[in-house]
Amino acid sequence: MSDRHDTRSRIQEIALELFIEQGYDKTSLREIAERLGVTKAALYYHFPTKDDIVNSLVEDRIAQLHALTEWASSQPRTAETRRQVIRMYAEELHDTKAHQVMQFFERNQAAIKQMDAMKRMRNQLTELFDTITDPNDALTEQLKSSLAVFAIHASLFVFRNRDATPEQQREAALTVALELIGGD
Amino acid sequence: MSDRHDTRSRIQEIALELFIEQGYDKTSLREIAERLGVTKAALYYHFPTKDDIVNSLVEDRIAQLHALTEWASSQPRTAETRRQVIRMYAEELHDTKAHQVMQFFERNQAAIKQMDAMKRMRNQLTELFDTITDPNDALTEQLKSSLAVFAIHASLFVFRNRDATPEQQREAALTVALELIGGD
DNA sequence: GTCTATATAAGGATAGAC
DNA sequence: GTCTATCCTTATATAGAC
Repeated sequence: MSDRHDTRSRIQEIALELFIEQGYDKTSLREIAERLGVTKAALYYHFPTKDDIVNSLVEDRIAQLHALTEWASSQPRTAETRRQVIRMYAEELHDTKAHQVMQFFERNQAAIKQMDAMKRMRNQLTELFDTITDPNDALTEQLKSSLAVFAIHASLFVFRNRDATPEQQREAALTVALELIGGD
Repeated sequence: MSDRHDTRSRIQEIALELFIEQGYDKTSLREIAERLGVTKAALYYHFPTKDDIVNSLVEDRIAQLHALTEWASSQPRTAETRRQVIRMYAEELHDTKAHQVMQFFERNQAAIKQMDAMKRMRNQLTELFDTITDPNDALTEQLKSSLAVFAIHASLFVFRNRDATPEQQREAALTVALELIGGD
């Protein structure tokens, strides 16, 4: 297990934060280096290019989604399996890092469209979606399955300025998501 | 009524397209000018800064959302009003330009976060949301109201690679949205 | 593993002629 | 309304010392 505060990890942390707040393109390596207290050149020891920082960020999340997809595929295609996938997906998003990575993707779609990391993330999400949707279902049912996942994400920004606690928000999101996925 | 193909309008068209495909920051004024067949300097006659292109793009859409919000506010706060707002919102998104502008916002959230256009769009969307949600409702109901709007947007990318026609997709999205807004 | 120094390119923006 | 020419700033990335 590597030290969580070695330089490489801290570059990832700082970069992710800035990419979310200011956007990928507006965040320069100089700025990342400054926050870290090193020079630009030091970054290049850890990452060959700026894009590689993104690639490294996405690795864990892709692997996590891949594992969830594999599990779903190994289960019988029942309503209960779909419900379980939603529960696990929501559970994973409690983790700050996973949550941040998804936010990064949401907010920088156009900026990273051409990058390899984006293609891989897209493919992985499509695969996961395919485990909880049935091509033979009505379009409305297919859309609802996708919205179930959106519901989990949406809870993160829909409830701004509300006095509900994060736990209540998550619970509401999960309730709605399970309702959308159907099969109760 | 101004000529739809004067230079100013064409700058807006080309810029919007490129901003969606490559991202706001990765699209240079040189590139826009080249596609248009003029020089960079010519653009500065029509728009003082790059940001102003975005501002101009957003004007129409903000006004449209503002009008919808005003209408909603003038109606009784009933379920039928909410349903009608969703229908009108969906109807507006059939228009290519409105659709493109929303796509631009979705894909460039981080890139334009600090810009005035983003703040105004956010505020306007919040105001509209407030007309179809009730703070006294359960969190789940509030979330569903928001998801109703998402459903309209989602239909644009959820149904990739399906053999449903755009009309069928729109119809399915509207059905789901109306279901989510409730009050039937 | 981090530094200084620098190469190289591209960006947004302006001045002033036509 | 569009051009040429140019300014100024910043960016990614590299070379080579320590």
